[in-house]
Amino acid sequence: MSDVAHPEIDPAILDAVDAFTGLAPEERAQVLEIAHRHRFAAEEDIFHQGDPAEAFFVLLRGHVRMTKLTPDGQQVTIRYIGPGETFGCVAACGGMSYPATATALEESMAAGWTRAQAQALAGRFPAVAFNVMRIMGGRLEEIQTRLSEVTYDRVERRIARAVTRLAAQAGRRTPEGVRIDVPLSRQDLAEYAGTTLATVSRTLSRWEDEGIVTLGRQRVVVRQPHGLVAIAEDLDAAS
Amino acid sequence: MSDVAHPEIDPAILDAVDAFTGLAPEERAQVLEIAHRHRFAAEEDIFHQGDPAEAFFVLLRGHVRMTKLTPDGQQVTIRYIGPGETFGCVAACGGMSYPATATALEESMAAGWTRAQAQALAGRFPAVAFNVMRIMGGRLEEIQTRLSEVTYDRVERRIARAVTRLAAQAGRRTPEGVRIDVPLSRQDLAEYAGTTLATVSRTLSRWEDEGIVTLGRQRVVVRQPHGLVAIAEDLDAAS
DNA sequence: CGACCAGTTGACAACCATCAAGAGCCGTGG
DNA sequence: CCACGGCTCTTGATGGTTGTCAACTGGTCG
Repeated sequence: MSDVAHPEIDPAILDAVDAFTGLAPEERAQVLEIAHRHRFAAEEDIFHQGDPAEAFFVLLRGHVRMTKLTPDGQQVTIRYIGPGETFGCVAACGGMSYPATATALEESMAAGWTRAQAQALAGRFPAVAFNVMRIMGGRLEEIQTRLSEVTYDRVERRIARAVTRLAAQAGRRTPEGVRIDVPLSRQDLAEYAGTTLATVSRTLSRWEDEGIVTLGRQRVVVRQPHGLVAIAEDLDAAS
Repeated sequence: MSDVAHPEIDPAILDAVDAFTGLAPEERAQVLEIAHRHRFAAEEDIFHQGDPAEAFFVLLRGHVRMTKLTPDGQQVTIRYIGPGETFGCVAACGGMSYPATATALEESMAAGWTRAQAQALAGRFPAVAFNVMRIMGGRLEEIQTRLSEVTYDRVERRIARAVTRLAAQAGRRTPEGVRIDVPLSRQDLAEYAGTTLATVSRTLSRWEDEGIVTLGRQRVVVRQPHGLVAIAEDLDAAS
């Protein structure tokens, strides 16, 4: 990964970053000043699970996937990250090492702060510390929700939720529907929904027959978002 | 729940609490001074999922269970909490409302701080803020691990892990083995392992035949911890 | 002694992972 | 420009795991 020492980052991007809300503009400028800009190629790993946590990042452009490898070699996707979102903050502020691997899905850019910088920021600006706690709280809630989903929901519903989330996060409106704007294989979807490639393929094919989605190689276009929501929320039981 | 305004809490208990490590003894005394002591009856709910987050607690005695109710009425147990552990801190420091329900499993005591006190403490003692972040990071990692377990592991292994965790957290050594010292029905275990009452019962019965555990009404005694670990870690494949 | 609750066990079906074969798309190199 | 290899995806067949339904047992408490 390349590291540009003194980049010109558009301050407007950071305005919307949840980690820095509550800071005065000039404070935010100080934060910006010490940021390192990073560029990542598609498929490049930003950090690996188990590496000592050296930095936290705010994604400026592109998309990143966080995955965790189980002891017996299964890969689980924890979450997908879009522009403006923070990642690595849990490890850099709290733990000693990254709990998961971050991979750039496409050419991406991020602003980064070292662990020492992060801790200095949190000490100097209490608002930042609280923001980080709020972010971590949100992550926790998100994962807890997924835990109950995986525990009790059928596969079709999990896939529906996964696609819905991805469409909301990385979707782009097109005349045909919401297109997920990130290269995403069936295998990737399976790792996100907690199932297998074959099952994802079968399910998507059925949805395509029903007109809910349009499929392509590493591509999904959602034509009827409400159809997906109906599956995810079990509204079809009422029909 | 009862609230004793000026309790005498043994400072030694708080010394081991992860939320307050790094504080000088006199600082810890200050923290203690403003704590409220609470007593909860068995089966009493300490707070409910969705309630505005008003306080965080350190459990002094007893055991507490955190559960989450899914939209369609399924209950999932997030974690069990033993003496010295912090709970409610995620919501009180970060979010607006409790993400789960806390229930005392037996008569329990806890030290509590209000949301305002907690935020004041975190602002005044940066170490506390970092401790909370580290705790939250640990929780996140724990839940992420459980997510991958639930996604890819067979039920038997999940139950083995659940029992192992409970034995480590709430177990008491007896001549016959490690006895889980909390009333725990098969249904409770099922909600923790992400399965059903019937399956838990079947699995435990088989283990009893194999001499790994001894069963009773709302009671499990682990006779061969290594047997459970073998199941949980798939060592039996090598036998 | 009866009601009730926790637990056990059986029968059954469905969901879905697994294995496997084949089809379609894409880039590459001749 | 076409043929080839590789990758992604589709689809079929099959069996195991486990949830569901249900009947029954035994302990506990009033």
